[in-house]
Amino acid sequence: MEGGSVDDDSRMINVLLKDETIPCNSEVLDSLWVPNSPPPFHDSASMVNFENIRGENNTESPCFNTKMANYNNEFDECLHQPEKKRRLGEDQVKFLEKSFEVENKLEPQRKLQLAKELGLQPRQIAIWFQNRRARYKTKILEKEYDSLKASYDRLRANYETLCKENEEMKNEVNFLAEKLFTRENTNPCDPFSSISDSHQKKSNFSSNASAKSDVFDNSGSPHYDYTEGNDHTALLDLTADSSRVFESDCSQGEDERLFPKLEVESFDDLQPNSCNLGFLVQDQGTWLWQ
DNA sequence: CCAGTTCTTCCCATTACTTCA
DNA sequence: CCTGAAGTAATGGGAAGAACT
Repeated sequence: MEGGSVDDDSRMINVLLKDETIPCNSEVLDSLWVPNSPPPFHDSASMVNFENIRGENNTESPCFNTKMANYNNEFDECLHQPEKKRRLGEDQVKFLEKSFEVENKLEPQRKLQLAKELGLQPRQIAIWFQNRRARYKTKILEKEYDSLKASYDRLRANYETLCKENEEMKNEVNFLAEKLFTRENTNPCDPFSSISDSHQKKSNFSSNASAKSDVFDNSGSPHYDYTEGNDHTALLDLTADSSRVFESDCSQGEDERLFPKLEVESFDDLQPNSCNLGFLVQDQGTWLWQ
């Protein structure tokens, strides 16, 4: 426990001070200092900032005598009052910060030296470094959190984009499957009536009649309203059935008359892109819904 | 050499106090 | 002047490792 180390710190500093001649009765002041006891002096900058009041230069300062008088008046009171915390002085903190930048761990020798230079107790130096390490760690954690959050946000945006893309791919598969369905139910001898028949027949197949009627517009080119909802369950049935389109009674020649080069344009020429990912539509039908 | 004890330092959670808006 | 929030010095407990017996 650190309570023990406080005693040791005091012991150590006393040992050190015995070996060195420090003016102004610093030994007495230090030996008077007992942990948890009221500090002998209160300074606006520091709770036990002996350096500020006992330094050789300070004794020469005009304020010193006044200060000392006040301190003497308060001394007895202090001995009987609970300890009051004092913030470290600006210069002390600056000095400690510099020292912390060099090395954030504190060897005993360095602790004593800092304590001596700043006129603080070694215990205070140790505590300051401990708290400083804690603050540093908190800052690092905050930075890491911000970084992780930014990373998460990017991933999430990416994920949403992919979801959108996926939805578009589903719609495309829907569209192509429907085209197959249409072909399956087309009468090769009367292509135009067949198309309208197929529209009626498949009214139970998909969800949106308007979308179906739009498969072939006036220009005869297929198009599909991607914004409309689609019945994926029906699509599953459709994709299963769609394989039969190639077993149709219709001859190949008739097919070509109706949908010239349809297979080439619709399947074989599908280039790998963000929507089909390079897979054949047949394959997509199996993996897309898994 | 090993086991037990003591010492020292660290981290962590918390408290106590100061400062400031 | 009072008050709450934020910042920080200080405390206490536990863990780990080194030194000692």
